[in-house]
Amino acid sequence: MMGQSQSATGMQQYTYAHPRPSVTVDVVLFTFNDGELRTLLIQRGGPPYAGQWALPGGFVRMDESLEAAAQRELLEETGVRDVYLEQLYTFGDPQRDPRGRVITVVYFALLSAEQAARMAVRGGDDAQDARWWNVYDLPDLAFDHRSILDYALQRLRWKLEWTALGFLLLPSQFTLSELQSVYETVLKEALDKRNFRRKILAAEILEEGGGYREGDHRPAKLYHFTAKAIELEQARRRFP
Amino acid sequence: MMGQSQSATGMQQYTYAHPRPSVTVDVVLFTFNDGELRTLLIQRGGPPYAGQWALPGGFVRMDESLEAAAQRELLEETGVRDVYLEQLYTFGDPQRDPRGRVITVVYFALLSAEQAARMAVRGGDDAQDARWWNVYDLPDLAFDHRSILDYALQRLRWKLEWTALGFLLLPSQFTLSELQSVYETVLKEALDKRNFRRKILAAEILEEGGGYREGDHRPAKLYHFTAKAIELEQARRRFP
DNA sequence: CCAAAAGTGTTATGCTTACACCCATGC
DNA sequence: GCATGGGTGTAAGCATAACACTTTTGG
Repeated sequence: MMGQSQSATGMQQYTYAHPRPSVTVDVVLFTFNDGELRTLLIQRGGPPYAGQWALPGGFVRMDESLEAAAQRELLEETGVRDVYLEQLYTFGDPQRDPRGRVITVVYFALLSAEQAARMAVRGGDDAQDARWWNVYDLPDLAFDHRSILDYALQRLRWKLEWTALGFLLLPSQFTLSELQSVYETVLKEALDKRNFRRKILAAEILEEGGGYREGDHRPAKLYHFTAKAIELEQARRRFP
Repeated sequence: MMGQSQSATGMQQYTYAHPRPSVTVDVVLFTFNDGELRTLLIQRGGPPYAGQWALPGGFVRMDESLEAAAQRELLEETGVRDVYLEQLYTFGDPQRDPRGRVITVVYFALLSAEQAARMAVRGGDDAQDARWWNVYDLPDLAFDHRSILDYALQRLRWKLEWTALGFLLLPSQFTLSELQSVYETVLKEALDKRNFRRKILAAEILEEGGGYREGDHRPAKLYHFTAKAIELEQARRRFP
């Protein structure tokens, strides 16, 4: 079914009886900073789409699971680990990559502000540069990455509409106004302050941290989410 | 990046600089009949797992999209077309197939009773036999297909919990009691008849067909779903 | 006339929404 | 003392849940 050989040049070759697609994982990273919902893009160094921006990602190795590949790419390209990660969708249009058939399994990651800040954003193999972009003000993207990002944004909306997982995009300590701002930015609608607070607190996933956010005005109570918040929110049986 | 050659035997060979996984699509089909929720399985003809039951599926061709591959497999293995189909999840554990690395993109199909009955269930290439199974009374399954099926069933529950798409599992004309029975079987809980009827009718996706289901007792009104029912239900923004 | 499934309304409860004012701080 | 964002309660409307009896048919 498969052969593996050394060619005259010493290069390994992999031979199969049937053609096979390449399989990659791409990761859509979201975080929230300075009142903006942001996503991480890398600038491509070589063709195709040289100089254009694209989602971080790479090839799946033969001995790693898809989720492990996503985690590895994340670590390699950004230095970040331990993020909230879930499978988003698999895109496999035959024309989506001009180099040939490439099927990509896309993951979806929510990063706290600290994780996003701590990131060593390094230009990797074929990456020239990397930076965070406001999702509502994006450059042209390589491949079909624009529609992937749109789909991810839709999923993020669904998630926030039916769970309280928005806190994953904030620093570990945050105020309720900051959390509300996440929801308003993502959902693109204004929310009632009192109703928002009542609802979030009723979910019983937040605790007061004791501290206050000092600022220009009246200090705001800091909250953090409880250990069981994530499973609790997922168990509320909104979609995966 | 890739080579394609004829070997001495005339067999085509495909050679790549890096190893590549195989990619398959599998399809979980659901329908409802005789008061049972059923799924279609095929019996494997050869190893591995010879004689065991498995999900219908096969390799993705190089020139077809993933959804097209799912549709083609469905047509080839069951003769069914025009079904409600959505991508479920991609499973890629390196150990899931003893023959090597196989990543499978799984689709999820809901068939009307007519589609299920009309099916020419034929033993295909490596398929010995095919039949419908009660999802609550399954044989041992090949590969990781048991956990795939469990996941699909979970998704079906979510769908029915938040949409009225249950009618897709019934014949084109059905009674409200039959529809309620679908929901009760899938969700594994008894529902209140009056509340169920009110809720379903309030969704405005069903119309009276004019006819009646004659039976042992009082005849029941037949309903069918309207053309816009599917998009309407999906637009209610429950998950994809 | 009896068995079996079809069909039908009302009430109580909880959740969601709408809405306006005082409070604490920095400058 | 004023500008700014932080913080709080209540009433109305709406959807959900609980609940029992009458109707129609076949045998």
